[in-house]
Amino acid sequence: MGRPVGPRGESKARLVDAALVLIAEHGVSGTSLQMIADSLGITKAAVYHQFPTKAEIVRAVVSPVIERMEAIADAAEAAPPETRFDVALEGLVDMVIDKRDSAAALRRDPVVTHLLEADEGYRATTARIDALFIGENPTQADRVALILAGGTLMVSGSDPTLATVDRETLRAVLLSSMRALLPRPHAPRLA
Amino acid sequence: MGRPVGPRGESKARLVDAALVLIAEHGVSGTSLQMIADSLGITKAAVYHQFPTKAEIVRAVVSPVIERMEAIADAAEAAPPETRFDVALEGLVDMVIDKRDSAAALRRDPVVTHLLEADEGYRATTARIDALFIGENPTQADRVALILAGGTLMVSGSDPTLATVDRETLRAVLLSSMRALLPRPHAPRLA
DNA sequence: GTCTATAGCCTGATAGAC
DNA sequence: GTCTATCAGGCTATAGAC
Repeated sequence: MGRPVGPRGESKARLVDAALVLIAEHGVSGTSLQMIADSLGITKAAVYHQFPTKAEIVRAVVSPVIERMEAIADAAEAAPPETRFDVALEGLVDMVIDKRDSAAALRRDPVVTHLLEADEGYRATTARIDALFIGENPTQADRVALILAGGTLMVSGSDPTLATVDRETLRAVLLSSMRALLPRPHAPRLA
Repeated sequence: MGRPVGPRGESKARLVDAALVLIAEHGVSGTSLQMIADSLGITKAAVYHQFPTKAEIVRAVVSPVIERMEAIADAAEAAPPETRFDVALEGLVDMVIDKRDSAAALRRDPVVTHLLEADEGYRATTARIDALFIGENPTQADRVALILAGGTLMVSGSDPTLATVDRETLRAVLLSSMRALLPRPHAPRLA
């Protein structure tokens, strides 16, 4: 697909970036098209030239996260069984660290939450990833542990305090924290 | 016949309850006065009779959480030094379990976040509680651990999956999870 | 691609009757 | 305490000029 490079191809991406920053700070409902237009120095109508509706903008902001999670699930399921847990874990941690204010800020927005709940593909992907961590037939305690571990992932992306923490430190602390919280369906590997 | 149906202030409390449910689901920006009025079967004007502005409604919804956190800080600081960590920890866990969809759903809302950041009393309270966990001069690793532990608290209140988990199980898992994540500034009385 | 102009709805908020 | 009626302004979205 020979996509044109230059100002024309970039405007859509720039718009998505600007929308992400605003949504991360004010939430989807608290972000108007006027705010997005102002932050780019254009008008609302110019925004509508790029995206037909506000919902489409939100989708464009969210979809990279969905795709990355699919890639994580694919990679982990393709790995040898005894390494799947770690592949999935490290994949998620790296995703959160790469995205920082994007992934987590989105997940805690009610509008995005409802959008993701309605997305069958996303629900399937999270189910695959969940299974990689706690298996196909988890106990209630397993599910609680998984949710709590997910909470550490989420704040690590959304808390501004962590923005100054260097990558390696954050990655190491996140990995060990999640390992401490999650049960290990596959035989534990002692360090 | 023209008699008031309940104690004074009851309708105000009912309004706050209704607002909380809606805000927990749609966020502050996604919740209009019309939605609140409809859920109570009254009109917008009746809502305005109880509260002068929407911001005041949000404040009324948030303030019980602020007050409870102050009470936790008070109780922990009044306790013997070697038990302060546990008093604060159990206080927070009990608060989250009691409130469930309220405390956490609020904390992740951008509007509430900005409101709390502007509230000097709240900032002081959280600083007191933070100090109870990681001391007055925490390292960077301490601060990261504290934030991750806070994340487990937050999801445990906001995730609907956990609504069906019984109190005791959730409390036990939360306590052990947070103890696993947090460093203990006061040396445990082992040796 | 960007603009101006505008439509139609919904918002927070106000005034006054009962 | 609740109502009807109303306001100015912001919202998403559309139409058409350049």
